[in-house]
Amino acid sequence: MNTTKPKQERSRLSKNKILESAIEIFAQKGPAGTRVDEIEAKAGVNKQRIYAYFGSKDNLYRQVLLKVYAQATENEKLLKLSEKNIPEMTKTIINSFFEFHQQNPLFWRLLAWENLNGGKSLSDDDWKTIESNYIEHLRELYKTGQEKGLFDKKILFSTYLISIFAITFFYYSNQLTISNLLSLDMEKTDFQSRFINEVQRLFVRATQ
Amino acid sequence: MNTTKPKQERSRLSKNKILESAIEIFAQKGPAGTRVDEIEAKAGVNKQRIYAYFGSKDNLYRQVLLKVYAQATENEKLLKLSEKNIPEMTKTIINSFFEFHQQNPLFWRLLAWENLNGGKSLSDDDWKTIESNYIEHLRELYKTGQEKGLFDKKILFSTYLISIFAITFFYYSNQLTISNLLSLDMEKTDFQSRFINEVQRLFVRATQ
DNA sequence: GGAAAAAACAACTAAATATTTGCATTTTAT
DNA sequence: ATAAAATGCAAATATTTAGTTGTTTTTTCC
Repeated sequence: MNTTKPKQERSRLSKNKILESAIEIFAQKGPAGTRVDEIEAKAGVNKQRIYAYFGSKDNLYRQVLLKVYAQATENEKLLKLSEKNIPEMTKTIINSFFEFHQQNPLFWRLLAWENLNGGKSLSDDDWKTIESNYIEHLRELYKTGQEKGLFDKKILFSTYLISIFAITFFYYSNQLTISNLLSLDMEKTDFQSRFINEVQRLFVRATQ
Repeated sequence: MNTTKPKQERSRLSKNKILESAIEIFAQKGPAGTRVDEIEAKAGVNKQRIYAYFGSKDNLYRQVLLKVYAQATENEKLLKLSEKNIPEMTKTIINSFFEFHQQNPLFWRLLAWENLNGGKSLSDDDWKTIESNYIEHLRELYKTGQEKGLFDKKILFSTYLISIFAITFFYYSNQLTISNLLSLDMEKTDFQSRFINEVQRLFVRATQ
């Protein structure tokens, strides 16, 4: 694999096209199901380029995860929240997560593949480079909220956050099976917005 | 593939050993990652038997899903709930789901693979054979609870149930990535029992 | 315009893997 | 005990697929 700095802008573009195509295909088919030839076709480059820039299919997958995780751990809107927003912060978080999944429909898939893979695709060092900008900020706000009596003191921040993660993630990740099981259409925006509202209501009442 | 009734009990046993082994390996590696040779080795039968009894790897996977889904949609404890149990039913459901995942650690994996696969492994007819015994029962109880003023009338049963499904499923399915992200050990029974308690508290307060 | 870099083309290698086949052996039901 | 059924054994086939290689063409930048 070529690790030296590229001398031409063009190579950066090709590398990027490969990575973008890889994100889509890995998300769709998973690491085991993905064919390098398919990435080649989608990226419109020669297979040789993939090996020149990424070395192996495994490393390409790793780069895909690093890129997508990095995107997911940024969140302008949540970072902007301040003490005065504590009363409505639960609603804001829930909205923000639903919105994120809507705008990044591949995210839950990549995360799901990775959990199934036992997380072996990323090293400990890789994980260290993935640091969430917003989580510690929310933790502080939650703590302040608890001190002010706005949040239930008996519910840990981690319980609170994991639960919201869970519901927003699951709504997309298990839509197919749940729709079948409960005979309803979770894709409908009607259903979805009602669901979001009720989840907000549920959490607001539960934690205050 | 041989579809006629077996003439000897032995064949039923072999078929079962294959299916049980297949459940574990498909859950672990997923449909694309599973090797027929590995099932052969684990079941301790000849590969020929797999093709004789199941025809193809794809159909074997289908049979795995049908069996596991059928197991999951039975729940004695929840079916036994009656009107007088409505006040504590939320706690019972949450406990029951956590317990199920603990006792069936492969379940979330098979479900996750299947959602990622777009559910294409099962036909509509297959889905018709999978009917949940307990869901309609819970729906009735929830409705009665709402009428009696024990549950929030503004929260749909589907929202309530999906949310509980979500949290219990996610706790296991995303344990790895969340533990890394929030720097905590979700496998510890201490953490887990505290989490369960707080989720119960959260839902009880939220819905009543 | 020309050298260096980037990329395409196209065929190839090597390994993995689903599926098949023919035959020998063991087990079971009657 | 014996024929039928079930299974084991072992090799073969055919396909898929990650990764490679040598050569030619195109693009970029000075």
